Parts: sequence; structure tokens; C-alpha cells
Amino acid sequence: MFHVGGARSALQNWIYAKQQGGVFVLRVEDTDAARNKPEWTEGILSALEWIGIERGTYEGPYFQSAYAEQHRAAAGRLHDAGRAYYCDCTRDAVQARSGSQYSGYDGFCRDRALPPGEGRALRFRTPDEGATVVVDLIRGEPTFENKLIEDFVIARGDGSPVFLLANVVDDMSMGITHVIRAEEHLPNTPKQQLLWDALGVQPPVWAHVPVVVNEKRQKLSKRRDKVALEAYKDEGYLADAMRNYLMLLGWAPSGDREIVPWSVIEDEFRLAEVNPSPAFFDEKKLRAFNGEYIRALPVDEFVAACQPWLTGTATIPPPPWQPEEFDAAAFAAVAPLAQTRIAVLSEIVPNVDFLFLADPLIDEGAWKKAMKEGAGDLLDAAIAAFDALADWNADTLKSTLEAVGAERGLKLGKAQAPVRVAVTGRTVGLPLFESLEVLGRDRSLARLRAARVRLP
RNA sequence: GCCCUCAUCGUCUAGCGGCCCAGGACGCCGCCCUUUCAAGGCGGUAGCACGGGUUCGAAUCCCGUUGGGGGCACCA
Repeated sequence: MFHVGGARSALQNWIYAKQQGGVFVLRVEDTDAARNKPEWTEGILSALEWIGIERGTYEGPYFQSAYAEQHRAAAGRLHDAGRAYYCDCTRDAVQARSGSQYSGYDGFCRDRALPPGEGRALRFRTPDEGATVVVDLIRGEPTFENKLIEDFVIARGDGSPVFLLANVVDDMSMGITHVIRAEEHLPNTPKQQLLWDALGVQPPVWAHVPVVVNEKRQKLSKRRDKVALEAYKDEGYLADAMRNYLMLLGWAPSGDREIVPWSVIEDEFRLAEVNPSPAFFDEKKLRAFNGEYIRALPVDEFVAACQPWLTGTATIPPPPWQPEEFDAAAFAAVAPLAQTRIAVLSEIVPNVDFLFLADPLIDEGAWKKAMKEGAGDLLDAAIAAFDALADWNADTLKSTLEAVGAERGLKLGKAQAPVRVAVTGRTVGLPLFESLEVLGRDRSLARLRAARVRLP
């Protein structure tokens, strides 16, 4: 699973690296992914690929674990240089000493010069004065007073390195020069920068992009919110629409425009211009974008794009009709009419199911609405008139029903309702007469007669 | 409790001292078109959080306040 927030920063990161002539490396700090499950890696890779970050154009994703030796070596160096010391304080002891107002480790073991030993953690000795200024492409220079940074643990009692240190050492080992990540990491940054400095390496340039939030303005969470990129893909969001929308979260291209070719985005995007405040992931707007992208598709591409929902795949459930019932030619005939009517690809199914099902799925609410008094009479007349038609096409069908309606003082808008429900099962849908034409004379008449039988 | 951070229509944003009694987009509401529903066309609704400065002039700069978000582990 790949998070939409992650997708956005990956996109930003990727473009930025491209513009700078650098290499984009995706780091995954997710707990589950960090266990290095191959299927997670594969999921992330294909999600990245879906939004246009082709494999081979970047390195990674990588999980912290590849540089275990360096982690331990770095911890050792820090200790030897006096920048870190061993501590045997338990959590409870520290808590007890500081009372109710806990504000970090109190430095109890700072000058005890404890030798390494079982259960003794290694703590980084934070400077007593001065300040650590983080150079951040998006936020300027957030400054942190060193005396307020506690002596944090860099290696556990069993000698294993903690995330903070592993992270820094990994980045150093890989020659990372720019770290672009979510703003939630900003408070950790001074600690990491102190580590870079203590290890004698020039710290990277940081960029903390804002988080993506839900309607309640909280960071998107996997438990509460729909955040998986794959879920959007399976619903029928187009990759182009998704990546375009994602890039507009916190940034806008020049001029009063939002839907722009990807090349414009790659060209104009400036990481430093990203709005520092959190952005709400608005599914409604995404949907509107997707509708526009769908309408902009050439018809044959639209037809091709619909295939997974018409036939089903591993992740997309199969349609209600049997595979042998599907008629590609009929679908192609009706596709242009459907194209302006759906905003996500999965919606194609209810629009065309009447063409492929032996019997239409009759919606009872629709039936009650359309089959009022007079409906039986109208259907009788329509059946007779349609049956007498020499040419079965949209034009003749329309003028025929128009005439039938007129005889009864009904406008076409009213007269078409019972016919529509009888044939498609719904009150809304594709233009009726074109639908009848594609459905064919026999099937159409059979459905009209079947409906007539149900009426008084 | 401490630290950091953010603040323009409901939402995403344009704006980087005068072009702004604030522009675009989504949403919403009307009207037109129309065989249903869409699409399309036209119009409308709605915002610079508050208070002080600085300046001839502030949405834009500074300081506070308020409100939101994030972080403070021998988690990652």
C-alpha cells in the first residue's frame, strides 16, 4: 500500500531531483515495510510506476537495515570522541527524578563515565549552549536551542542502533545531499543534524513538506482515512488526473489554470514555492479532475481504459454479466455517450449493464416512479409503433415515441420514462434511443413486453 | 508541561507594499441547452483569524493574541 501523502512527496522529490540533475532515492520508514517484505516493496514500486515515476529513474525504495555495520561503528566513534556516553537510568528513574513536569532526560549519567555494559544505553551528549539552525528549503531556518534538546539515546542497551542514528548513517553512507520529507519530522531534525555534525559530515539540505490532512484537519491516517493509492486506481481514477491533482496540493502552476500537461508541471514546479501549510485531500475535486481527464481521452483510449471494469481483474471485481455476454462492438458504439457521464471508470458498469445482461436489473424505486397510471397504455402504444418500424434506429425510434407521447399529451421527457425503465431498469442513464438502437429490435421489444405484463 | 510549525472564499490556491473594495478552480445555488442523467454555456454565493505597530499606502513587513497541526520513547 502506498499512501497518497507519500505519493505527493515522492512526486515532488522526484521532480526536484530531476531538475537538479540528481538522483531520487525513496526511503520507506514504515514499520511494516521496514521489515523488508518483498510484497510491500513491489506494491510501492508499482504504485510509483502508476503515477509516472518509472522504474529505473530512481534508486530505492530502501529500508534502514542495509548498513548495520556502519551504524555500530558510528556509535563507537561518537563514544570514543566523547560525544556520547553510557547510561543505566531506567525510564522510571528518570521520570521520578524530574517529577510531574517531564521535559526530557536530565543528564544524570553525563559525567559518570560509565563503561559499556549490559543494559546500558548510549546517549548523545547534546551541546549546552548555542543553537542548531536547520536550513530548510520550504520553511526558512527553523532554529532550535541546544540546551532544550535532551541527551537522546542513539543505541539501546543491547547495542542496537536507534532509528535516529540509523537514519543519519544510512543517508551519509548513501551520499544523500537533500532530505525531503513530511513536516512531522521537523522536530527530530536538529537531533539528526547534531549527529551529522558530530560525525564530521556536512549535513544535508532539508525540506519539510506539509502533511496531507483529512476534513478534520488531521494528518491522513491509514486507520481512519482512505489513503491507499491503489484503492483510487481500482476505483477508476486515471494516473494523470491523480498526479496532476496531487501536485496541486500546496502548489499551483502559473496563470489561472490547474489542469495542465505533466510537462508544464515538471517545468514550473519549484520545491521552495510549496505552501507550508497542510493541505486537505479533497476527493470531490479529485473526482472533478478525473472527469475532465476522462472526457479528454480519445474514444478508443477511453474504451481501452474501461476494460478492467468490463472484464474484471485480480483487484477489480468482475461485472454482473458473464464474460460471454459481453459485446465489445456494442460497447464501442455506446462508449462516446458514456464518456461524458462518468467521473471514475468504475461507474461505466451501471451505465452499460443493460446491454449485456439477459434481463435488466430493475431498480424498484425507479419502477415505482416511472410506472404510474397510463404507463401500461403508453407501453402498449410504443410496442405497437416500434414493432411496425421498418428502420430500427435512434432517429426513427425518437420520432415514433414522440408521436406516441403527443397523442397522449405527453412531452418526450415524460413519455420516455416508462420505456427507459422497462429497457434499462433505471430512470437515468445513456440517451434512450441510441441505447435502443444498440440493444436491437428483438431484445428491446422483449423487454417492453415483459414490463407491460407486470402492469395492470 | 516543553519545543517546533502553520494561518487568503467551505476546500485547493493566485497574491511576494500601491495593478486587489482580492483572481482562478472544486463544491454549492440559479438560468440556458436538453429524450432522463451528464456534458457544455452564462451568472451568482463566499475569504485576507484578531489586535497592535512600520509606511504616504499592508492580504503582503514586524510584534503580540487566538486558533489549528506536529513532535517530545532503550518506536520507526
